[in-house]
Amino acid sequence: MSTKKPDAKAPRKRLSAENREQKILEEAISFFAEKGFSGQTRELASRLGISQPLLYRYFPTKRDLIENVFEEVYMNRVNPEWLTTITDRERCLEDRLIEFYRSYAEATYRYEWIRVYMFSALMGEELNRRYINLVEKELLTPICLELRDYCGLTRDESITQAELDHIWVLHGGLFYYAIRKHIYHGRVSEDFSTIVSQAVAAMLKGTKEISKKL
Amino acid sequence: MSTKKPDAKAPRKRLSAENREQKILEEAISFFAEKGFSGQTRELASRLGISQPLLYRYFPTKRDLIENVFEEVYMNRVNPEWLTTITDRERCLEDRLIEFYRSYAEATYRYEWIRVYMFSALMGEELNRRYINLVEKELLTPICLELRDYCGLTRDESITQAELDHIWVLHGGLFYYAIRKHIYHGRVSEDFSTIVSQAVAAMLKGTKEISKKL
DNA sequence: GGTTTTATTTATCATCTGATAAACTAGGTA
DNA sequence: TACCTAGTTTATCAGATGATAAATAAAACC
Repeated sequence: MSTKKPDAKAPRKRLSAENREQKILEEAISFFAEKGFSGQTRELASRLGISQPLLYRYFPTKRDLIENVFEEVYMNRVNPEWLTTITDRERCLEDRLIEFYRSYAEATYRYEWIRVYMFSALMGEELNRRYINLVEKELLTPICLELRDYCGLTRDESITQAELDHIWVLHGGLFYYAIRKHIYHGRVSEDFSTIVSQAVAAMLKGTKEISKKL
Repeated sequence: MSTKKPDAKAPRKRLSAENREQKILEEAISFFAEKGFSGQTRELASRLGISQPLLYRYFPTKRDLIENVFEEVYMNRVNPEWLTTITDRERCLEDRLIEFYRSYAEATYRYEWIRVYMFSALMGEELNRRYINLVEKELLTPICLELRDYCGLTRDESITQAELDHIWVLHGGLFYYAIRKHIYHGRVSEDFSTIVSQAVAAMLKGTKEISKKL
């Protein structure tokens, strides 16, 4: 079933360097997402229907290939529109957050992304920590500021770690949906939109409620 | 720095089979938690200050050792008191959930546990899925039932996936704290207790609020 | 059509890695 | 003290694995 030759004679195809590199990278993402980065070059080559040394023509080392996978997965993942959505005070915060999380999920809650992300995090990759800092600075801190406004607070101090941690519970809770789906392979409802609406609505109303006491 | 002999002559120690096996298992948990299960037996042995073949006297194969790590980490982790706490209607639900999550976190939000858990999940280990099912059945479903009561709903139908998914957002959101701490190595506030109180309080009040509309 | 270019393969290396067998020795026992 | 048991090490194997060099052949060029 998975033999390289559907026919006795494999009509060996040649691709341009550019196309081949592209194909290798694509398959590498899918392969490493499934197997982790200790997956072997021979198996990757076999999936591509090419010989193992050919990989080394396009990527000098395995680590090199892996770093290209990281780049492909991590880069261009922070959509500048998200900040616009979050901070648009013409709309109510609930709608903004719902729209943001639906869009964020569409961009990142994918099998390849989630798994490469988690594998790289477990490896202690620097890129992962940079991404976390980016999320905290560019997305969660703005959300915290909007949340203060929503709760009627008018502090001038900068956002505290405690405030960030509170919004991380929502952020992580939604992200956990993707973990359950793509890493645990557990039962999840297909209707993620509704999960977002309810989680966001509950968080906002609940947070406003408890902020009265402070 | 990492030479096996602090002195020229290593005063080779002998332990009873029982003690040695125990030591190996302990170090294996710590080692695999850090490196993942593709970590090599030679390095593990080196950390233990023993020769690599000695591992095989106590654990016939590497897979065998790994399965013992799983067992040690996954087993006896579901405290029957948790269900008691959750379902004790003498107390208000907020207090119950706060107590439960503090206790749950103490038992599972540990470096070794979190990382072994995530590595095994990424490997697609059966044990992981069984654990998830256990959590859903023994903890989250009861919480959902209490939540219905809290919101003044008196349905008789069994808990829906949507209800589970809603409580998974809280559960996962809190778990994500441990992921941020032990996998991302990100900044987290040390005061997890407060995070729990606020997240639980906000979830309850918010959920009650939105349940009115349904 | 013949020549050049370059994508691709075959053959192979050096090292790593899980695992085995035999030799060794610390500590208990007669 | 001599012996025996069993915990431990040394030596080693076989297959896996990242990587390299030379050979091959499909496409491009003149």
